[in-house]
Amino acid sequence: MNDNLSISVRGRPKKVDHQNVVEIAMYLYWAKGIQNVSLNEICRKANIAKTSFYREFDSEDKLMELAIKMYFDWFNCLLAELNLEGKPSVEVFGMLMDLILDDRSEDIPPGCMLVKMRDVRGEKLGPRASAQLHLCQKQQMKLIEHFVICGQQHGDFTKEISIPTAVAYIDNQLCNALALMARGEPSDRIKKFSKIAFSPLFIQKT
Amino acid sequence: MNDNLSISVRGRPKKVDHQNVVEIAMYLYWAKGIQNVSLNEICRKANIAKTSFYREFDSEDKLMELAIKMYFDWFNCLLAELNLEGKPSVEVFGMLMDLILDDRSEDIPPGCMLVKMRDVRGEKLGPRASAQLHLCQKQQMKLIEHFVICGQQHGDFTKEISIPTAVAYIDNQLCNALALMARGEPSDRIKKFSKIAFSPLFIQKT
DNA sequence: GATATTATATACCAGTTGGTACTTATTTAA
DNA sequence: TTAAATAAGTACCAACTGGTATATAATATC
Repeated sequence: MNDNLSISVRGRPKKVDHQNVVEIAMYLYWAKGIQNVSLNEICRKANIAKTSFYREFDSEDKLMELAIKMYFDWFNCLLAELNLEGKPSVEVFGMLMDLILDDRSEDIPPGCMLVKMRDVRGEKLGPRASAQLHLCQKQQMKLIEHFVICGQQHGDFTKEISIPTAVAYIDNQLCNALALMARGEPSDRIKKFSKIAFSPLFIQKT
Repeated sequence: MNDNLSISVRGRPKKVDHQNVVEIAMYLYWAKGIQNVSLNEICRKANIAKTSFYREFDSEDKLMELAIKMYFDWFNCLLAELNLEGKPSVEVFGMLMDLILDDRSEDIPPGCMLVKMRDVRGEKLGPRASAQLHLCQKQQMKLIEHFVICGQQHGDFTKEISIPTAVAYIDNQLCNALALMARGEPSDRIKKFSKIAFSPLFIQKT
């Protein structure tokens, strides 16, 4: 992009750090919920003038889109590190739950940014952010579907529930767990719940 | 109270209809979420001046408290009509779910006002509204606990899960269903989910 | 040094919010 | 008729929102 690499640009050098602003926005959206974060606050925290913001980003909507993307990429990195492929269903979804619920060592907000956004949607999200969020959700469902199908082939995932229903159910229960997390519920309690909620899905080998 | 019954009060007669204002507020909070309703809007919709509002109610917090109370009373009336006492567990919680999910004939907003408020809490709710909400939740849990105990005595509710956990789990799943409802999910889909989620709780008599 | 180019900073826009003085209207009692 | 009491209505407050017009500062090229 238009990084600081290109030293020989004509005008006054930039102060705003594109990535840094998106990061700050993401963190604020994540921690406080998108409804409770104003553009002014972001500019204040990022120490840039609003005019500089509008020069760098087209609109608030655009910033939200980028923040969502950044969050999703981060989450997928964590996911990839788990190496879930080939593991039994109980373990796969258990590890997914753990990833979501375990205390994040660094100063990372509780809950999931995307889940928090789901209940906002039309009210504050613009068209670009809305589309990006939709895309992320779709990809997430695809991933869950993959593991459901794998589980069925392995024989440790029930076939009494149709795949679309099972996928949607799992997605919903994950969202539910994240919502509880964001509400401050202790994670061991949430794990108890999810253990009950997931129990009808697995076939335990005796 | 200070109703229009007492004709011989000195000053200019009231225009504001206390109950009507609370009703309007309740409806708006319910339909749009408490975050997205301003006092100005309520006054506009109720066709009263803001000064008149502050004469009648102490604060926005007070109004919210009353709105929550009105909603909870309404919900308990519906609940009482169901006559759940003595019915088998599957039926009790099934009817509860139906009450929550079935299309409300009149122009009643989808979802549950209280559930929508849970995720707001400290951000917009004042101390009185917050306390009232807490009270309602407590009563709701008590009711669920009652039916769990009844079910265990009847022998059609599992004893493998501790009562507090079962109660909290059911409460959470009901909330979850309501959240889905508010998000616009079709009710038959939600019922499918709740059927799966509740299945580990019941002992089916063969 | 002059000029074109780019970014920043100040100050503002109209709109919203919850909340409040102050004026005005309408009633009853003296 | 006048005074007291009560309510409504107007107009405002400061603080905030997303967004912008305009002036200014800092750089590269000529």
